[in-house]
Amino acid sequence: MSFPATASPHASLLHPEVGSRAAARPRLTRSSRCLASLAPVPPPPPHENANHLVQTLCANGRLARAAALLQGIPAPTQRTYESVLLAAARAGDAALAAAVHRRLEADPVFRSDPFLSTRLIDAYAALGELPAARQVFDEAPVRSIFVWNALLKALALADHGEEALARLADMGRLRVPVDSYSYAHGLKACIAASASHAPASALVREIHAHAVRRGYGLHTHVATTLIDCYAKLGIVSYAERVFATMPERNVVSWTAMIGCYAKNERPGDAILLFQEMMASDEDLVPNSITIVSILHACAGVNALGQGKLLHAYILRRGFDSLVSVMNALMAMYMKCGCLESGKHIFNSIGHRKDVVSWNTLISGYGMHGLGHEAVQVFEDMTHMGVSPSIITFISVLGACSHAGLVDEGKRLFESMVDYNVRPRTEHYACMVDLLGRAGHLDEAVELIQGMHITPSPQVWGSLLGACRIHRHVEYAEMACSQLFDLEPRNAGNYVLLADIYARAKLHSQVDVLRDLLEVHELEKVPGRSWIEVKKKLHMFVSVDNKNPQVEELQALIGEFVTQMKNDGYVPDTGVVMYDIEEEEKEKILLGHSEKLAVAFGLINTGRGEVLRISKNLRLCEDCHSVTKFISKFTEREIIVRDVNRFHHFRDGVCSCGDYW
DNA sequence: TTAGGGTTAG
Repeated sequence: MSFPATASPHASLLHPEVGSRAAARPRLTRSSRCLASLAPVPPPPPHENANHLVQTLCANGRLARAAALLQGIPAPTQRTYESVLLAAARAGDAALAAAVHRRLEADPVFRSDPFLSTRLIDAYAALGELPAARQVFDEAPVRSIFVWNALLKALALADHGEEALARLADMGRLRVPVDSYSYAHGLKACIAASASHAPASALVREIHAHAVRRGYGLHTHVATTLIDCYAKLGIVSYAERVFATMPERNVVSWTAMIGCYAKNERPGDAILLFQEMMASDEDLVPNSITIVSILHACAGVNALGQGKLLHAYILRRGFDSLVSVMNALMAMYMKCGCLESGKHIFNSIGHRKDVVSWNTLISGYGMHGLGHEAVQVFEDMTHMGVSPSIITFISVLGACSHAGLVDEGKRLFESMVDYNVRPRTEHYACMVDLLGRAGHLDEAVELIQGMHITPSPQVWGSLLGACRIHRHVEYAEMACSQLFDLEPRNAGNYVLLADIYARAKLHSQVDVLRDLLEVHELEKVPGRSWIEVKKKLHMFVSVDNKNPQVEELQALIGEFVTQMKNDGYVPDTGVVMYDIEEEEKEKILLGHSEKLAVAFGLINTGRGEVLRISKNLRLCEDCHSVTKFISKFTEREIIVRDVNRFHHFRDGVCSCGDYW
């Protein structure tokens, strides 16, 4: 639209400098202000023009041209330097950042500017150039708090926890006032510290104590970061304490605490806290991250009813436009046993699917023992040009393992190199599991011995698990000789080996292991099972003498067992490690949490209703046999998700085909 | 100028 400036009745307002007297200027009306913005602006001097051009080129991603121009400008502005640095970081162009650095050093106006030192450190950090970021800091003539904080952030990003802590200490010594940003970065650095000599928890506690001394312990951002740190370290009680003492909480802090429970295998508490948040007077509205976390928690305890309520909320609030939310929703349905609903969500995402969506579908099929379908989804994904990730291969190899697809798994493992995904220990663990479960133990051991990287505890753990299935004492001892070194406090390894010895009738060795457990005060992770009845979640713990309902539930299971014994069933007491009478062992078996959850479901639901149970450990053989029987005897469909996969019991048969 | 929470696997 062209504008006839001279014909305007407000001509004198458009060019006030041409008007009569500034003091007599009438007040601008709304329409005249609009007109003023359209007025021609005098051309800027040439150097301003050049600065503007560089900034525009950066915004449009034309970095080579911007870089060339920057070198020739006589007086770049602060804004121009900033634009090029941000663009270099965005484009992953370290050479460009270095070029700006050199230009800046030759600039007498800005070479001491702390703002640009901050931006330079940020850019180098984002580009993974920690030495260069350090150099900028070391040579910075003026170190404002922003420059210090940028360095801490750079160190955190590069997993240099101890160095970040040392810098924080420097700040104290040099009397640089530490602020909330410094603490937040310092805390993150501790968690990310992989090469650190000190345990991350000690570092976090040190910074925590420091923050408290300086009066920052209750600052919202610092406290939220603390909650997340303790969550990642698995120290839930500390996170709870921080959360409880926060004077001000917002969604982010509630979400961090919910996430803490979800991450630390306390999904039930995550859901309770979410309900508390919704009921609180603080006018808190869950956002997409809260929803994703809580969906994850629902999946963890099979809380399908809660999950469906969230689904409705997602649709009502328009969160279905976010792929991350839909991925979490899909995962929730599939982990709660509703494969069809999960597939429906997957399809509804349409062209917005990302690699996580595909991975979720693949692992969903895997969990349900549908290996061929999982492999097919993998093929579809790659045909559509989606690059498989590290997790894609873990998922699809896991699916092959659950379904016993040895040749398919081997083919996929070998194809990883074609997709530029280098096999990691996780993939080897999947392969050892796949080969081992299928009884190819020699091949599994050969694979471990030929690994180009050090086998992780998961790799040896897969071998040990396979040895338990196939009763192979020698390889089990080989795996444990490594595992006892690598994970001396993991009671599960001792228990598995004891089980293998017990079944091989090597009782003296069982005694040795039991003593070891006692001496080192190691405890088995108690078995827990969850069942949702009428949208309320119920948890059962194995061998729970405190719950008054347990006796009634055990009695019911006992009746089924009596029936089964008539058909020749013998309780599988091999899983009970205690040195007690056979009868006592049978009683312990009756108290397994999964059986209690089944009995509770039978009593409290209507005839024909499907029972959905989840469990924190692998299903034991005895529970598997008993559940098969109950499904037939009571004509009930029972879906149990153990730590690895689904077992779909119907009419006395399990979908895993007794292969798990 | 800067900062805090999330999804897929084993």
